[in-house]
Amino acid sequence: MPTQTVSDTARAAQIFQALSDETRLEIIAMLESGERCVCELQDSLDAAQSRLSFHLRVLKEAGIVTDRREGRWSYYELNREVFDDAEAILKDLRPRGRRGASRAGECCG
Amino acid sequence: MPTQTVSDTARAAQIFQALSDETRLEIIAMLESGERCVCELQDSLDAAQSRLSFHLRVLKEAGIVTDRREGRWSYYELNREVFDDAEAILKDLRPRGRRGASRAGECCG
DNA sequence: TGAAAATATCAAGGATTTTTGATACGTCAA
DNA sequence: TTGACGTATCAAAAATCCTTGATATTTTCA
Repeated sequence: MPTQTVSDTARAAQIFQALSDETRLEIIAMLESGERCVCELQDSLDAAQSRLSFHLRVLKEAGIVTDRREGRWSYYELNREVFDDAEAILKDLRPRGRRGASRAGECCG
Repeated sequence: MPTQTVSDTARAAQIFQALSDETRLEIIAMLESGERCVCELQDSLDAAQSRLSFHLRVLKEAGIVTDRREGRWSYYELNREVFDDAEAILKDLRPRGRRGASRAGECCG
């Protein structure tokens, strides 16, 4: 079995936290159609360079993007796997069974 | 057309932000099988009462749970719709087209 | 009526995240 | 080589989020 460094819950929280910022969601939107270099992102988003760099790092640390350096340019790309993970996590959080399955009366009696 | 109070991006960020905390994810896990009263949540999670109350409020404000009062008890329940929304948002963020569609060379020329 | 229970709210403090401006680093081209 | 460029990193300030303990509110029960 794989060593479980962080709990599934912690991993889920990390992914959602990375997705919880508007600037980062905009970055993701720009990467949807493929790899982009930082300078392009900078042009479209009007974000200070270090700010953009910060958000790209958050995304990278959460595994949402990968990066690649080519000469003096850096290219960022979405990591498909993490989207599968996120979808699975969401499915897991989803309410099960019939709507409004009441537990009233089973507690605090 | 509906008045768009907040952008879709802002709404997405709000949902993900609500999901970005381990305590809240645990609360959601406990609600998966149906409605629960606050006292039950409090027993299972070992969270101070006001802490639990705070997190329930965040979840409620993000539309992830609904609440219902009955006598002196409050019951919280997951809101299915928001999970559909979240799934749709994720689908939207997902990378499109073929893997590694490179844009290298199209910028920074 | 009065006390106790269940929950919400509030204010203060601590912790974490985000922004900003400065600086450092590798790469390229003159 | 030297200088400009693209990007990352750092430190400090600002903003936001979370926790804690105190208090308020509503409801129930003796």
